[in-house]
Amino acid sequence: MNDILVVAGPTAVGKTEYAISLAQYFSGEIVSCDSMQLYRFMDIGSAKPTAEERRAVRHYLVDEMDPREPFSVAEYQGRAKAAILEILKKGKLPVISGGTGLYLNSLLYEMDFSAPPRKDDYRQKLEELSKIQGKEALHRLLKEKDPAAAERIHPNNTKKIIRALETIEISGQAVRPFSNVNIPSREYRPILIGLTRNREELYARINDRVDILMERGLLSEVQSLFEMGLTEEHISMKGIGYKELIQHLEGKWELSEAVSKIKQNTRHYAKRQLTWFRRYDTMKWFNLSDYEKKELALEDIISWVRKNR
RNA sequence: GGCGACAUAGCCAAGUGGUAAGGCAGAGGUCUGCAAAACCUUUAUUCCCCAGUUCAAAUCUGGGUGUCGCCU
Repeated sequence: MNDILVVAGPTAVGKTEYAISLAQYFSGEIVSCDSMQLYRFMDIGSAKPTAEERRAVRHYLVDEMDPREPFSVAEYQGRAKAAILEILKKGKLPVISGGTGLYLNSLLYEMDFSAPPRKDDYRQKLEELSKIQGKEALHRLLKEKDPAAAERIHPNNTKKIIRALETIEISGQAVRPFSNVNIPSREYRPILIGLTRNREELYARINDRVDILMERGLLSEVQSLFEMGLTEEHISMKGIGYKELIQHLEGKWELSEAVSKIKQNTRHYAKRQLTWFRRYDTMKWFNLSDYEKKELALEDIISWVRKNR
């Protein structure tokens, strides 16, 4: 089976540089697994690899989408699998790098997205219903149509309730809970590496990085996206750094307020990522706080990967 | 030096005699088509200290300490 190397970890841990070094060492190419780096024009806020880094190692799924267009896991799965295939054809090692857990799952497990896509007019109807009669009404509706899903999904989680109702409406079939049926991918044999750092250090790095992104001109990047007509309604603008600065550009938040929100939201995000990645039993963790230099950590990672290939 | 106000969790804070709300931060978790999203759980044996009143005190009384404000 085809080996793929996965480098996962929370934001700001240092994934990009490690993934690049590993790709260089094992003669691989990188498939990004990041829901924001996909979009063009969102370079600073999504902390994309630099032009130089991208010259050093070929990156897939960076800069491929227009931020005005919607995107979803289903589409990610298709594109990422195509990219992996292309790399394998060259006889190279696919290195999956990123922090978007659900996207990673779409590669690690047999997740079937062939069924119903979204249906916007029906969604709108449901959203109106929820506005008028409250979100409990949606949950009651789900209880009628799909009691199992209603049992599983919390009444406050409107977003998931809507998806479950939508699935039934279109296909007549219930949504399957993924976690109960996680069949490992039949296409790949993943080697899972998790990068982490002591919590305090990680949070300090996040705070620093946000300041650096601001210095690099995140505000003017958001400004020009704003001028392109992007609003908080667009999927791409749900990204941390973007949604907060749009609030500022709309005059709702002071700049300093927006910046501390960015830091806060990024810390929360990193925590959720760690929770997500802890689920993988076979993931080998490397705590970068334990190493004095990147080279030493890299040595350990490389020798572990060599042993497990 | 005098007068007054205040003191509750890491922070903001409600509670004026009946057994410590809430929010934020922190921690843990869920996850099948917006996932950098959405959602859930959890956090004070004790209210600055000492003494008193009372069946019962964060709440009332006295003293102490600290902070802030005003006056001199």
